[in-house]
Amino acid sequence: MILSELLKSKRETKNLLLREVASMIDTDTALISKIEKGDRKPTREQIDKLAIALDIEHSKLLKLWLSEKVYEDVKGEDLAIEAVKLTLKRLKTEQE
Amino acid sequence: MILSELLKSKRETKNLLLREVASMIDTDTALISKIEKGDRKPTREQIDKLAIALDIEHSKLLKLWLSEKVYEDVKGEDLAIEAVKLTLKRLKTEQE
DNA sequence: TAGATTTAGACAATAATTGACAAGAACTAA
DNA sequence: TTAGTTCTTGTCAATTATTGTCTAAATCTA
Repeated sequence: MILSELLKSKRETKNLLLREVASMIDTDTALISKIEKGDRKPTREQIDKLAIALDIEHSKLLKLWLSEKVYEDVKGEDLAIEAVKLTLKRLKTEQE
Repeated sequence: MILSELLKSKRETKNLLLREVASMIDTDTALISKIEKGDRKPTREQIDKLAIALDIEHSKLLKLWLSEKVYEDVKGEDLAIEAVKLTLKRLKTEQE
């Protein structure tokens, strides 16, 4: 599940209007709409607030958000998978 | 091996001066110096030119470059590894 | 249709990145 | 040492990307 889809489905499950979520995030409906359509990426602060507003596990949302940042960096590249694997190796190494 | 290190060691192996590499990349020595110290990230175009100038396999350099972009996105995050793994899964899935 | 919700477009404000310059630091050779 | 060369650092304007907000149009609902 993609971030935007999760946000939209969660909002609908909770029967919230864009305007209600927007006010909790301190922005307007247009921005929330765009986020739900994937036209805009939420900022990290917005992720924090969205997790609360929509009652989503924060780490789940943050992971999705980070993952999509990564995805945007490499999508369409022939070397995408290899590059990501390399990063993973690096992260694992420095974890020790 | 990190991108900046590779670039510097390759240049030294080939006994090139910063000014020589700089001219091949169409920039000045300051920028090359910063790139070799990791203070600046090369642009994609610069990666292309650096591969030629330093006689490095282009895909190797590009992979490192992409990998470091990814790394910058997630470094320091508790969820870094998990997020990258998730991206990898997504990339593999859409590859099919 | 009227009223509400959602979406799309545009644009200024803000932030991030880049290239370039100049001056200083480090090194080398005589 | 000193002169000449190479490398590094700091700064800053220019470019580019991102963000928030406004307005109006589209879509939905009763």
